[in-house]
Amino acid sequence: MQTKRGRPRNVETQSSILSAAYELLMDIGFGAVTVEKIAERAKVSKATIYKWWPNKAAVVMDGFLSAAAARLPVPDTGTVLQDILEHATNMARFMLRREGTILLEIIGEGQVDSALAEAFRTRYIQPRRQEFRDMLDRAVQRGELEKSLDIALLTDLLYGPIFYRLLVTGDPIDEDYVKQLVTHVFKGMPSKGLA
Amino acid sequence: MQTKRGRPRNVETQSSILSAAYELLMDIGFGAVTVEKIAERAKVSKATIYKWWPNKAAVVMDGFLSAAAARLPVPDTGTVLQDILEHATNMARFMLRREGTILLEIIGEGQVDSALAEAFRTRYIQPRRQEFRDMLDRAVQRGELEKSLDIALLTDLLYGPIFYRLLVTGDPIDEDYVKQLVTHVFKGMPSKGLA
Amino acid sequence: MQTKRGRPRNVETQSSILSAAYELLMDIGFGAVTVEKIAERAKVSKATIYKWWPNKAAVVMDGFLSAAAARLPVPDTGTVLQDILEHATNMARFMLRREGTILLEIIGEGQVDSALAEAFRTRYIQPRRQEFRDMLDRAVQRGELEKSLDIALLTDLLYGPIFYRLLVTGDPIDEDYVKQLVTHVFKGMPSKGLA
Amino acid sequence: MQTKRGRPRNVETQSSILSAAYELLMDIGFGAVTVEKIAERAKVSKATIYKWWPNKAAVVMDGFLSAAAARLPVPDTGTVLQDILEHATNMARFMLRREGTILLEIIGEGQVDSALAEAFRTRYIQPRRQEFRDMLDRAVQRGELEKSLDIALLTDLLYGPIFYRLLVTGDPIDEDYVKQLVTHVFKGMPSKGLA
DNA sequence: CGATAAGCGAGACGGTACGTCCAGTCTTCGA
DNA sequence: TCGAAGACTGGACGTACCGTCTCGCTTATCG
Repeated sequence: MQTKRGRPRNVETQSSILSAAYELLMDIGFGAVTVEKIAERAKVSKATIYKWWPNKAAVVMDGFLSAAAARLPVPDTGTVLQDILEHATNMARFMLRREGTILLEIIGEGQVDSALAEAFRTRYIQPRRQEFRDMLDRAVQRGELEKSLDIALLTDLLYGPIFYRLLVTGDPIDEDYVKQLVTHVFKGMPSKGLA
Repeated sequence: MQTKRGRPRNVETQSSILSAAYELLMDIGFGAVTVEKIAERAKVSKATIYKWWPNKAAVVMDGFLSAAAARLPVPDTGTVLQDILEHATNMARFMLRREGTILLEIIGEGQVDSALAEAFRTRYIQPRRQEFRDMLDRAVQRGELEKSLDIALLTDLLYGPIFYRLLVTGDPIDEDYVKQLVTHVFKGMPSKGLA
Repeated sequence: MQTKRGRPRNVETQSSILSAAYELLMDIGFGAVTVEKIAERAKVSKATIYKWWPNKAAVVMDGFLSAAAARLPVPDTGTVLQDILEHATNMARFMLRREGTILLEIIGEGQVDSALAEAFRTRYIQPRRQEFRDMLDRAVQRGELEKSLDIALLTDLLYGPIFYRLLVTGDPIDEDYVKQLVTHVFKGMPSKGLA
Repeated sequence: MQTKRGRPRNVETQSSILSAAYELLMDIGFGAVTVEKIAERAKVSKATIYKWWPNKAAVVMDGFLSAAAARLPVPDTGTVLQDILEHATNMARFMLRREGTILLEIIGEGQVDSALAEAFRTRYIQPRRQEFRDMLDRAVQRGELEKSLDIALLTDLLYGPIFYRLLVTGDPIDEDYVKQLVTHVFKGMPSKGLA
């Protein structure tokens, strides 16, 4: 068995690249970030970046995802509807902050870079949807919701309009809109304890 | 009133630029289109392109929009629900074709180029939404739908999930999904003659 | 015999082009003058300019030459040497002013545009040299200088170093230098009345 | 002490750029040389050229100067006057060849590009003048010329008229003219052994 | 007096080069 | 063997000007 030869990898290198990417993202936006700027800020060689990531989009996305800020708290008020509303409101609020804009830019880039899109879905979108599904599942287990619900569809109906406004129409999203949305989607739903 | 002075614009110039842009878009995709390539194919000077459009994205979008193909037939089956379903199915089908991909790429670019986003909304998104609203309005006038409906919200609920899947999750969209969506959104709706 | 048909040339047009060219020349320098700017300032169409001059350099040179400022007074002190000295000093002084710089730029452009060079020689250089020759001729007639002098060579010896410094070495030219020059060139010269 | 880091400059790159520039200069003349053409001929990226030179004029001048051809042999016949005459004749001959034309074009460009002018003076003009001065200095040391001579002025008197004719009047320069010039400038000069 | 011939302004257009910017790749040295 | 420094390619970007060209209008002279 062969021992590790040569100079060992500097653990800090990776993380300094990621934070540099994240900071730049926040400072100047996705479109203006360049690999060279990341390298410079991270005090790292461009080649090193390309050694670990296939292209610019990948590092930048990684940088973004590695910043914990991208995660939302999972509400647990005891009532599904309340949980859902709070969750949706949190998300909408988040999307309107700087981080949300970045998210949208990454999604935008994903329309042209399918590898990025794929990675972003696996690493960000799916986990977020899963959190939401888990919330609903818990409600089902608590008996607040019927088992027969098409959770995927409900998720689309909740997230869909929000992202649609953000990405496509540019219409504003305020708390009222979110409330309306949640009400409309979940109101007639076969559940117990919801008037 | 002032008559047109100066050498008149050669009508073919503009249109040949637009069709060149459109053809390239179809052939090689948004990301690979180049102003230089457009100029070459349209047998036009690059400078002429930049005289009428501020940047690549603008010409390309214009080229796309000017191709009539981007328009969907407005269904008129006599029943709202049927009309809606048909419309939504048409749209979904359209979005899965080459033209739809291009549309998504333009939306993607719009996340970084706000002028583009704005223009695209005004010239494409809003008219399309208007067509849909008109359809619902006609149903209201026919007495098929109640006046009290929040049409904007309903539109979001229909379009939203479709674009969400296309732009964000990448989940497939088939006729079943569209039917489910339409059913869910419009089923419990206060209307007459809908079971 | 055919009389002039058609609309007669507007005399002001020509001259406004020339003064516009001259003003621009003074304001922004030869390199920065463009036909479009001239047209704009002269409130004239670009095509009109190209109707009367073959290219940019030609108008600009014309503009410069038509401004009377480019002419030096011919001194007449009564003594050749004094006249020469004054003339040379005047010229040196002139060349160090804005107009001189322009002159140098035109000469510079002439290295690449032989039509310009030719025109400039005929219309500016030769007349100036002629003035100088005339001055010496008058001195010959007055008996101050010998007939046998090679006037062309003397002219080269006087003008040459000055233009050489201006165009080539960039060395400064002050009154002392000019005096030295004149002294050296004309001192040992077979003349009467010169110590 | 810091060793050179990073990938070392490919020596061939620089030199192939310079020779490409020189060849083009000879083939098509200063005005027609293009950075793109240089890049193409040198099989080098345009960006590489702009990395090492600020603009077209700079590369081209460098290309010219790096071609050893621009240097004249320093004559050493034993007699000053003879040396001077030979030197001046050499120079005049050189200036009438292709290389001379290029030199004039560079000087011309220098009228508008002062950085170029400055560089050209430092790297070409001054060294050439120094060679001439050295020649005269040697003559002074040999006792052929008096120490009191104003060498700078003499240089101007010799070079000046030649460049004046080349750059300004366009008058022809033949061996006779050069001989006349040398004779006139150096004839009455306080020297020993010159009739 | 109407036809005919310029003169001219406005401005579209082709063409060509400019200089800049970035993504990626590659090469060498030092740790 | 890792990684920093940094040279280099390739290719698009958007800009600037040149010179040419078409219009339509105006101003004259000629038949």
